[in-house]
Amino acid sequence: MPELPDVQGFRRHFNRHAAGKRVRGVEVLDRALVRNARAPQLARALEGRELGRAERHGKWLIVPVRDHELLLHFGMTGLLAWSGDGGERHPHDRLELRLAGGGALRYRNMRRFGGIWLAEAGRREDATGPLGPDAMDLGRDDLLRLLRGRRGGVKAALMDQELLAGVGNILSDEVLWRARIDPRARTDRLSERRLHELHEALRETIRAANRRGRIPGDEDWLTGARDDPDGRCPRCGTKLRREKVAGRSAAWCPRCQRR
DNA sequence: GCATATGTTATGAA
DNA sequence: TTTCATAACATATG
Repeated sequence: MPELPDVQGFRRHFNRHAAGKRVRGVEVLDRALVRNARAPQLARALEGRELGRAERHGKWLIVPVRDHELLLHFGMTGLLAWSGDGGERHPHDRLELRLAGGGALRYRNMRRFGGIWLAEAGRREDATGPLGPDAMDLGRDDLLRLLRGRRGGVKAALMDQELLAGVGNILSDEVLWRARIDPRARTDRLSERRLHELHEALRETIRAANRRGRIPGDEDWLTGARDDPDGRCPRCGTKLRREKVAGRSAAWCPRCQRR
């Protein structure tokens, strides 16, 4: 699930329920998912401290806690779950923060990709690695500058987190569908006008998805059709084409989308 | 048993 | 140097 809009939803969820509250207890339920600290160290950094407001960069959720940051990456199956009364855990809960006032915030992750990092202030990159600017507030000229001179496929470029952060497989397909660009298109073969359309599609898709806290599976979104093996283009009804592109399962409309 | 799945990373080759 | 394909990671589902 988690790409930029999903993490944006987790951020809202966090800020609504957990931001500003004091940590009463830290339960490491799967120590392998706390990637760069031991449980006691994590507890020492968090317990008794107040959680700041969460930020997001790309697919990362960043929670400031005094002189540290808690960094969460959700892999393919991660999410945040808030329980107001601290009841009933889920088997895939990997970390639980019990908060003053009685609730519990849980990091849940079935497949165990991703994880949790503890960073000292200013050392975020040690955990996240280099990240490009967030895809959400990328201006048109920023995007053009980033893409200029790239000879590889445009889908690969959109998903490259070092280039721009936050776009994954589903979102890249959605954006390319909206911009009417074939995911196999080489970036340097796209005209400036089409790159402008790509920027517009990126902006609008993220804006609309963020409002929902996910990439919607609505009928007028590609994502609404791509799970159906007989899925059709919501614009023109042509049967979607599916193939591996940039190493990922891609779906696109062979009629609307051109190289 | 096989294939597939929203992510990242390492590796070797083109 | 850049880009690409592939495998690996771990787990569930069809």
